[in-house]
Amino acid sequence: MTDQRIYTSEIVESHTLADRVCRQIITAIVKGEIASGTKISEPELAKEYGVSRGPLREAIGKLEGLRLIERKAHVGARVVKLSVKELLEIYRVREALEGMACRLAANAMSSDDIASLRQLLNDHQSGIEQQEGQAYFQKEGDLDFHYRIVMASGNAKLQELLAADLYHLVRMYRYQFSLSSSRPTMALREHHQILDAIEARDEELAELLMRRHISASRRNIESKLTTQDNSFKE
Amino acid sequence: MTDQRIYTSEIVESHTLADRVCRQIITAIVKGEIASGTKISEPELAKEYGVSRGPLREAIGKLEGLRLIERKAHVGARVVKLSVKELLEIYRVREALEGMACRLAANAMSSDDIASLRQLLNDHQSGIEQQEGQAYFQKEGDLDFHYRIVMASGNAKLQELLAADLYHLVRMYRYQFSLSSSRPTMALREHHQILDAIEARDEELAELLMRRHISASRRNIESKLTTQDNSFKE
DNA sequence: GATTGAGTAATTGTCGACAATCTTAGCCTT
DNA sequence: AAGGCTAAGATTGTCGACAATTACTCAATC
Repeated sequence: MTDQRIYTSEIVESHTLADRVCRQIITAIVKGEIASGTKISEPELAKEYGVSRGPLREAIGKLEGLRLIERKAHVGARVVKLSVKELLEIYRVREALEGMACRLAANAMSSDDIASLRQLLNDHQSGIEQQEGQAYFQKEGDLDFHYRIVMASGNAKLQELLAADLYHLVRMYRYQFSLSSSRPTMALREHHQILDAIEARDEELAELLMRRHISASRRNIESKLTTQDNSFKE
Repeated sequence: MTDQRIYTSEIVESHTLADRVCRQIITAIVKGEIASGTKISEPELAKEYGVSRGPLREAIGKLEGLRLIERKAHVGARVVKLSVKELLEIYRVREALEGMACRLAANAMSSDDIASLRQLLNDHQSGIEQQEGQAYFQKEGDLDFHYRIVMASGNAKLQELLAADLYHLVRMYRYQFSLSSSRPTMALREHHQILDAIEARDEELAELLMRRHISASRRNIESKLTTQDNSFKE
């Protein structure tokens, strides 16, 4: 129970203890070092991270806001239980939000932005061809593209909701379900098509393609997870 | 500065002080009793609500998660500054999310749900005709319909993002900008059309109509606020 | 043997005090 | 007179201890 966590080198400058602990707990949860569904003991975690219960409780509060932790009054907090159902719900939300982000990006992105993003896709391409960077693509590379699109939308609310809230959960599911876009070549082609539409300033098509792209991922996950592995179902 | 706030009768059962204070502050901010942009003094607010700084800080943390308050380390917290730009961004997000919610609702709603919602619209209708309920419609009545759709989607993530996060901000803007759907008759007709599409189980049309409906509101706000009143611009 | 009840232990919620940081006012220097 | 440095004040961040609520144990009774 009180095993040593691997504190990943996250020496991010955070001028407050609560904030530092918050980041540490996030990565611990995302990577599964704190198992999904685990009950969180305040004194224990406080001792482990070397802080008092005050900052720790603030961190837990933030995590609750990010939907990584659920809390009941006078009972305690526990890490959210992953479920296929929730993952599919997240993909519905992503379809809606990132579709809109893509539409806005088609208007907002500069030629330089587009060229830079095209370069990123080419890097992914060579990574896949060499088979060595495949792990990279599977893990964070795919999210990189989506992240860039969201940021390029220029809509701060979209950026908040997606990058600051949802992507933590997405990364968590990827780690713990060992989810990898099992169709990297196909996904990369779709990324190129989306970028083509953006380059053509066709916002209608850009949104449509992004929605199809995410929808395809969702169906892929659905057919994969609902049949083979029932341990997380519902 | 230390004026008495009007504590609206929100004697909601909340088994913890932090939670109660959080709700109180939310309504105070939404209604403008704590002005937008005000710096928040912890000792002062703590004394005002009759709690210690501990629970108050937790409440502030939650409010920060809801994007109603912004915080800087060692400097303090202040209520978010309203801006037309942010309001328009929120409407883009609503267009995406509620469009999706509407699509899902078209599949998920039962006949009883639809009938009940139709009844709500009819109530709004008579409210408008009598001119007396117009204030009701303008304030919360419109949100009622949207809220019901979101809840009917059956997607918990959508419900969280919209009902628990965004709607606080929407209500805040409505109060403080005195925003009222200045086209209640038109809006109500659109609500009926949306419900028609849901009743016909036409998810494609349902999403399209909801997006148009929200998009129309956005353009309406845009043309209204960007010309007359520059006090909130950017 | 199962169930209910009280008592105890453990955990969470709350509080007041102390430490660290930022802000501001005043003085000195240029 | 303007700018920067210093010190005092105020505010936020952190801590340890106490209070309140919940969960568990064990015994007594049906």
